[in-house]
Amino acid sequence: MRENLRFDPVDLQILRVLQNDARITNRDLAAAVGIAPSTCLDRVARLREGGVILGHALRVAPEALGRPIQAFLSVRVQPHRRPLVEPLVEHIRTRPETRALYHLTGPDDFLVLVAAADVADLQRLVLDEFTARPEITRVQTMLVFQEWDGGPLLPPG
Amino acid sequence: MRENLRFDPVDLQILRVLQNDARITNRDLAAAVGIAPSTCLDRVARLREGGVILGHALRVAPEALGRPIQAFLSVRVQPHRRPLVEPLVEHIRTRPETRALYHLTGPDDFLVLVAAADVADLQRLVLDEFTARPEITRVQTMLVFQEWDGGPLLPPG
DNA sequence: CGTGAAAGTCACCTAGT
DNA sequence: ACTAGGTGACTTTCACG
Repeated sequence: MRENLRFDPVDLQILRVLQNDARITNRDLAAAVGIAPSTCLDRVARLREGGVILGHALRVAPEALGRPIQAFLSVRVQPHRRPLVEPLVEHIRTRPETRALYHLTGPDDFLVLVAAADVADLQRLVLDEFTARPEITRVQTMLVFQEWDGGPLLPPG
Repeated sequence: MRENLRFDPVDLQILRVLQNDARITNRDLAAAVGIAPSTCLDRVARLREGGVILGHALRVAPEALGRPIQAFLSVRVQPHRRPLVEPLVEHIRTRPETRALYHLTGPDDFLVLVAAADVADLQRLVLDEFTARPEITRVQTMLVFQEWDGGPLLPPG
């Protein structure tokens, strides 16, 4: 990842289109941004090498997979030291329900997005995998009613 | 999206491999899960039609795009009624800093993941786009130290 | 940095078993 | 489900402005 902080209008357009549909073919992408396919391939490779494009992720529907209940768990850890935190992070990351994990500033230390099969499954997860651990002093559970994605992420200015 | 709640071990393997690398070719995917390419194409199409696979998303690095500061904003809205909430959701979703938005149960109503250029940009966002709105009664800002993805999302059991 | 053409690979469809 | 064949589209490379 180099310090690629130069983006011309073509780069921005590529990022916009690709974030809207990552499965677009290079041909169509080139046509959409108004350059030749080979040039476009080069641009995208450059964005990839530059660390701007990290990869492609599959968007799956948790409810179609039998995990219709999503929740954020706000977790407080004490004492908040490396020897305790690092195994905890690994433990949380490897739960099959965990979708994302964030280390935060604020009253609580971690925020975990989980997808559970039902409310009983969520309760089991909280009780057995979180509050049962001695270093976790508090877990606040917030159910997700609905989620939205933001628009394409672009450079500021 | 039909009620596709039957997944055999091959489906699970496909979901695992695809979530690990969504850009894999159908040939390689077929080889990885041990079936013929034509069969594999059919399986993936079925998962797509069944609403399990929603699409492909580009993974971008906010810091490489000049937005190195990420934060969660926990937002309380009062009164919490549709005529106020729906325009607010649209306003938040269309901010260029917004990466994701969640409507939650709990003391606060919304959680917003944002990516800002610097701390001053974050302050401007909070003050001008959030607390300035009369229906927002409280915004709690939590900086993101670090984030991790969970493993591949699979059916429970 | 951009283009156009050429070569190899792949997705995709259709049958047959 | 797999195999096989066939077509068109696609990625990728390269020599050249």
